Amino acid sequence: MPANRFVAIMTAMPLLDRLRREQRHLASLVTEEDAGGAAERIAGVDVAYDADRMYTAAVCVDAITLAVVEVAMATSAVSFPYIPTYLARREFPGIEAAVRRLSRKPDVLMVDGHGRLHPARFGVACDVGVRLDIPTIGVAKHPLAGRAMKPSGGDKATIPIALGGDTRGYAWVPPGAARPIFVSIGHRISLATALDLVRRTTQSRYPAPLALADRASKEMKRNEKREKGGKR
DNA sequence: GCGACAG
DNA sequence: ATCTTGTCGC
Repeated sequence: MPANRFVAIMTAMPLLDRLRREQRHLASLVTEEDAGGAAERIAGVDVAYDADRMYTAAVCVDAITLAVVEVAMATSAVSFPYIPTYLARREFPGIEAAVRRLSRKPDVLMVDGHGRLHPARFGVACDVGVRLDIPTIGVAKHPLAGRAMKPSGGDKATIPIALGGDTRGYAWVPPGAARPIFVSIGHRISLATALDLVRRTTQSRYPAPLALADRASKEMKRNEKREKGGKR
């Protein structure tokens, strides 16, 4: 069955109607203002999958040197399928577990996925930010919603993305990169600060906290698979 | 109304 | 996201 057909069926379910209403409600609780004070510790969280198991890694780095400060991980069972615009329903449990294991809350958390650049203005980054009450930034590799505008300043690498009449995010092409990454507000941060922090922590194509979390989650998956194989 | 759709 | 060979380019 084609994925889009599956989505069509799921979209008609009462459960998703309820989840959509919940998203719209929680979206009204998102704060688009900076908490105040420069971020000293920035963390990134990402998830890797192996069938019905999910491996989540949260990596905290020093905002200036980008040196790793702490790594926390969590493994759990997948409890919801991937359905576009409902990503949080699938990833939140693992993300919460990993982030709570950090000995100290990061000043800002980068989440792999969109924030306000979402149909209900409540992507996974907003979901994580509101539920855990921490500043978050949404960073995605592919677009989901919104329309690309013309670069405003002289910066051709930063394209504003409009959604519902407002600039809700940016498509930014990192130096040397061929494709852009999409940045939007998650919670308790301004769009300007979100973009600034992403720029300042990006070395290659993705912000260091997320690049490290991606590597750590995949590494954890490999190790667990090797252990399983060894027990057989 | 139709199509597209983060990870 | 994950699967997965060959192939292009530094």
